[in-house]
Amino acid sequence: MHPKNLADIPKAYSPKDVEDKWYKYWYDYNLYHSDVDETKKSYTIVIPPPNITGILHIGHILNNTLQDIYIRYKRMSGYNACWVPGIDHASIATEAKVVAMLKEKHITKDSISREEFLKYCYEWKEKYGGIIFQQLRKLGVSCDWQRERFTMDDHYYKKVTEAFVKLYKEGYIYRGYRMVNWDPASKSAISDEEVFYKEVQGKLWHFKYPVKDSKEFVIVATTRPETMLGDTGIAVNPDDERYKHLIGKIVVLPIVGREIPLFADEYVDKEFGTGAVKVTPAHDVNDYEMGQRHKLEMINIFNEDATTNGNVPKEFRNLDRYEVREKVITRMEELGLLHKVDNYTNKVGYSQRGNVPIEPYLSEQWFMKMTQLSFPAIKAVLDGKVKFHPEHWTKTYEHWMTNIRDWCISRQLWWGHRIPVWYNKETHEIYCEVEQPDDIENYYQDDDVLDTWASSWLWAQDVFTNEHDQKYYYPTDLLVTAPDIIFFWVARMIIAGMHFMDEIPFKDVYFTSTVRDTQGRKMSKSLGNSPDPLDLIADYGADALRFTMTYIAPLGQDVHFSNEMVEIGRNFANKMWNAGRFLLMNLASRQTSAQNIKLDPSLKNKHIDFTDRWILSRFNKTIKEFTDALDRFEVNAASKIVYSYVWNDFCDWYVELSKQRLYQGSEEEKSAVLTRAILLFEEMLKLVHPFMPFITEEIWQLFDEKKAGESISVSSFPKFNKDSVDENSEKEILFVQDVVTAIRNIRGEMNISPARAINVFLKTDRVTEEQSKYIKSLVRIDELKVNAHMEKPKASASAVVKGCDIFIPLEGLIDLNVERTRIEKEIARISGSLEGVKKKLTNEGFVAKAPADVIERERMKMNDWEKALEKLKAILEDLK
RNA sequence: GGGGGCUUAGCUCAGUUGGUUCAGAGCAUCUGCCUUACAAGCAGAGGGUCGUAGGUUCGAAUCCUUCAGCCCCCA
Repeated sequence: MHPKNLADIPKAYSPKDVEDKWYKYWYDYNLYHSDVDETKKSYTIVIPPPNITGILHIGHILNNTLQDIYIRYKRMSGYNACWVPGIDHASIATEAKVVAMLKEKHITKDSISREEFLKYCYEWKEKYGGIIFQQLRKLGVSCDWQRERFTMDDHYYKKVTEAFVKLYKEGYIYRGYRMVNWDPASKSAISDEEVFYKEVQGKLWHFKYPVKDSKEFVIVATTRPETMLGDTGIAVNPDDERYKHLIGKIVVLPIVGREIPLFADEYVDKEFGTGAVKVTPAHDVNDYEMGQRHKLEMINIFNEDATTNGNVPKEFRNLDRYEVREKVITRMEELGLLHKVDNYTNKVGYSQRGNVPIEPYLSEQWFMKMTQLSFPAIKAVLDGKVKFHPEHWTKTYEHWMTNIRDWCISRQLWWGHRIPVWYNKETHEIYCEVEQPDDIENYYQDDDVLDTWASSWLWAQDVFTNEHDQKYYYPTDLLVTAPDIIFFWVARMIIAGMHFMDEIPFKDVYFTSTVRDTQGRKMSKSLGNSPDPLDLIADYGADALRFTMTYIAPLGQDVHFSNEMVEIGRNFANKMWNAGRFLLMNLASRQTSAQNIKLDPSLKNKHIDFTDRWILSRFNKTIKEFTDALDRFEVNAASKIVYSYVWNDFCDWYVELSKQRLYQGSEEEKSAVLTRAILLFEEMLKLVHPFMPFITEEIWQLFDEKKAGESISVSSFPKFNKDSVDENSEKEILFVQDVVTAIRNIRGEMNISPARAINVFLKTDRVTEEQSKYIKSLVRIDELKVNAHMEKPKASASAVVKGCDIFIPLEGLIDLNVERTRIEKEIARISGSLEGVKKKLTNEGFVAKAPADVIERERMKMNDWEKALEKLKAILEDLK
């Protein structure tokens, strides 16, 4: 591990060489395994199990990075941290993939047995599940790999079955012939939540239906002409004057010849179309309800694959629903019954899985009554036992839960948890138990499997396979998930937790940002705008990707991602790398004279000055701000806090300040300064570790030979120490920074080469010997004169900071015009600010009502600026 | 139609309870630098009447209302 020559560390950080090495190390030493330990508090996360249908996308990267940040943070903070990894069988989605895969081999699902088909599914699961876990490892996640779970593991499968049986016996589950969302591609029902609506440019066809024993026609408008073959009624609004005389009449359905009633129903919108609606109770949700109200015949005209069945006239049978549409239109036109065709944009329900238009379809399904079950789950969230972050999702949750509808949980598929129901061959009586009936020969099992979510809703409780574990780890602490599955999964998991465990499943839910492309579009395969995380990791490193995601993804806001953004993280990693390199190179050079100086703890507290007190103070405040932000689930804020500390405080200022003593100090001072800097740097690495586990481990290991199995990831997290906060030193540094910046500004504006040393006069009684030492080293000063009483040298550039006038005599080098412009600009700036303050202070209301400390601050500002202005004006006068 | 969110620098976005030089960061731009950790870098600079119109207040990017534009969820 330890490089022979510390000075040989490469200039640019190369994650490739580092990441795989450390993941293997962590894995081999099994550092992230958790066992029940009653002496420690647990901190538990269950992974939202990725579907085995594919590989991880950028959203997974964000999601899993966040989980890893919390689990690493809590682990280092002394918790018994346990992160359970796993994958979801994703019933319908996987089955579709396997069917497609088989199709390429010219095998159809119908031609093989259920058992054979499941064998292919398990092969699929092995392959893609493996890929997913491999990807997670690349990302650096600290899961407990001994607890790897799958939603169809034996134990889990049994739990899902038990839950069904329990709910059935309690009367929450029932079987019914209902209208469901039918996915003709997978030939299965899907739940309401699995339907998404797409705007489709369609047409609105107007058909003329003849009224029986009359010359009149009723004109109906429809977006789905093919369904007319199943029409069993015509509805109009009862208040519609145009149709009042027709209510109760009989209409003859064209093509079919069926006689159907014309009736009145409040549901009909007079304004839409012609105000008369054809009613197809078997193929439209609203029509279904009207059909129920008016006891209409329900004629199902489709097969499971949405081809027409025997309930339509012969020549229209066995055709795809879109072929039938054309045929119906043509025929209506031939019959002279096509009144007109309008263009029409409507929303069509699509199956989220098959991405085909769903068909409202009557079928026998299993449903779960949800209203009763939802009550304790609503209460748990409204009472704050389960907290959502950001909080506003609570409203969405409450709204959905209070309007919850029965859940269709059966799927006409093979891949999944088979419904534990057997029917008696003779009596058709239902037998619902975990185990099959003893006289199985008299029974046949229900063919269907359960909706995936009716298995994954037990995830938080049943990834723990024995009661001992479950008792210790459950309820879990944090769930990190995407808001689009708040109903599918989060809500149902809370329901399941409350019902089966009588306890919430998790205390906090973190809803992640939705990752979009730079144009604000969702990442999707069809758009091809979804980058492969492994490519990004290969190009920039996992740490860089992780850090970037947290840096750009604020809580509750969508994030616009592009590959180039990962440079933020890469550059940050490189910055830390080089700061470490700087310290290591100094360590190497020190070690020739003093071996293992870092290990000499007595040096740690020697030669301390205000710069040390300052950085220690800043570091401690950073710890506090950082952990506070994480505790409030403001990960994005935490990443910015740590970024700013590392880059601005530590690298830009502390390292630069330390060079003075590292290069000019006594031998002992050099060693002391370096020792302290290294120790502080190591603490800083720990702070960053949850965000960037690899690079922090790599550098941490470089500083000293570590024992086998030692790791920064199991070291203890820095703790805020309020005694280290030192406002005085912070003020001193701020002053030094102001002076230094003012001098640099002059150098920059005057185009003075950085190579050229200059003389600087400081008219002040504030600058101490110690401070001037640092000022000198930070701006390349030849001679620095400090005196409270001095005249401004001729032909010098000037700046005024609070308590210190700066003069840089540069005879022949400065351009008086440039200097005048500089000063004038400064005067204008301060005058503006001063005016604002004066306005405030002359406002009677302000002086009367504002708090005393606020007024005091304003007064001080006024004084400072007045003084500065006076000086600047004098300086300007002098330049004329 | 109901609910939620967003609008701040050229771009992507921070800004916790109204008040500390609060108008910020990164990227991009301009200037100067290969200064013995880092050009994936350093130093400096320019750039915004915080979507609109009102209101509350001594004081508003921040709270309330109006309008406009964009996004998401539900029906």
